[in-house]
Amino acid sequence: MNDNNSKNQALNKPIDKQKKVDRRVKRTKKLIRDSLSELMMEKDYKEITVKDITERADLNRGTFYLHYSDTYDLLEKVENELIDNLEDIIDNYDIKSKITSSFSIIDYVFEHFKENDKICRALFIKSPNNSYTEKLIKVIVDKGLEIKEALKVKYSEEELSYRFYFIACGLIGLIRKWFLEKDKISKEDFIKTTDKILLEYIKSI
Amino acid sequence: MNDNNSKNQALNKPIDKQKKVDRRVKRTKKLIRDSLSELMMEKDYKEITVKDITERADLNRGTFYLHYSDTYDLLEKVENELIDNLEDIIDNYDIKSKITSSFSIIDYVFEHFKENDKICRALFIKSPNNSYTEKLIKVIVDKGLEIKEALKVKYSEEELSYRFYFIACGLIGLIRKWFLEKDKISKEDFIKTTDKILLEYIKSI
DNA sequence: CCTTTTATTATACATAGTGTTGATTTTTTA
DNA sequence: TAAAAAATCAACACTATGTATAATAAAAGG
Repeated sequence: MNDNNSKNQALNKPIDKQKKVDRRVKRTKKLIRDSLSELMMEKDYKEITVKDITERADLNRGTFYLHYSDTYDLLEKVENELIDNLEDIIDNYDIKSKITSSFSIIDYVFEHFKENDKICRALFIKSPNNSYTEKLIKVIVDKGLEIKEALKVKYSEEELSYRFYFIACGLIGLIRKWFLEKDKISKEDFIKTTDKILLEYIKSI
Repeated sequence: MNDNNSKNQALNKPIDKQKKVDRRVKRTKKLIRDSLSELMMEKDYKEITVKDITERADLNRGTFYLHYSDTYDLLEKVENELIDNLEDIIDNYDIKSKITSSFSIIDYVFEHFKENDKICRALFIKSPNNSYTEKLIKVIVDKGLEIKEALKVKYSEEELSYRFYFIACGLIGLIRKWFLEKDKISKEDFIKTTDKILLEYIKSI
């Protein structure tokens, strides 16, 4: 919440106290994260151990605990980074003009997936307690509400938020379904169908 | 899949080999299940151990393994029983007439929750990998497709299934949201709002 | 009611993962 | 190049897992 704007992190901290991250830390975190991505493609999250992660990353098991308290802590931090990335993508588009013509939020979500393919796919499908999905939904709802006035709808903020929540869950559900059976339909066809559904709904609001 | 019709289980097995379930087994399974419900209200599923469950149920730890291979096996079996219960509820209503006037599937889902309050609530909110939610969605989509012709819509089966999936995810998402912040809005108000949203969408199909 | 069958208990066991610690080595920073 | 920081290594106590066996308790079925 207070560490968005990850691209201008200078704004968040006192200028003089800008922590330069040690190369080794960067390397270690990247190795752990990559290792996690791979493992999540191979087995259920609950079966992944710290030993699994560090062995594959060729790190000492103890090193893991220098950065994360356990595998769930790791997952949460990775998820939060990804959500920051999605918010950056959305903020870098002219969202107001686009979203009114069609609910093109779907494009941003796909852009986000494209930029973080492996880990996103894994998290999206397998994140425990659905935490990643929940965060995605929150971003969509919030960004929708931000352009409330541009939509010129008749509903109160509360009523509108229910509708956005409904749309967001439906959309994320469809994308998730598509991920699970990706061989059956091309991305283009999927987007076409989904856009149509969303449009129909947006019109009905 | 092949053990639906749980109310007429005589049909599934040879008549002569009808296994009467030992009282002790029934008791043990109920104790385990109740214990699980309680624990899931208190902490994350991943933190619940076999020892936790059996201690609270006042059973020997080994007894657990006579019935379930691990906690995830337990969860899956409980989920499947619940889904059977939901399907029974839906089948016992005159679904075709009801669903065409309004998408009253929401009533069935609530009925289902009412009948299995504690465990449903826990599973719904915390089931890992979202498996319970996914099963709920599948039931809604399947039941929707069953009355396809009654709806007299213009879409092909495939297109319709996408729309039902969208609705199901949206609906389940809303209910889930309501569960998480239940103090804020009464059940009646929630149903009223949700019904309105669903109706708007159904009309647009 | 009595016998047979079955479920549960008690106990022990090997295995594996967890999270922490302290001393040592390696790498980076400045 | 010296100081600081990070990663390694080995060891630790602890806890949960899943299995196995003999003993006990309870239910089923005649």
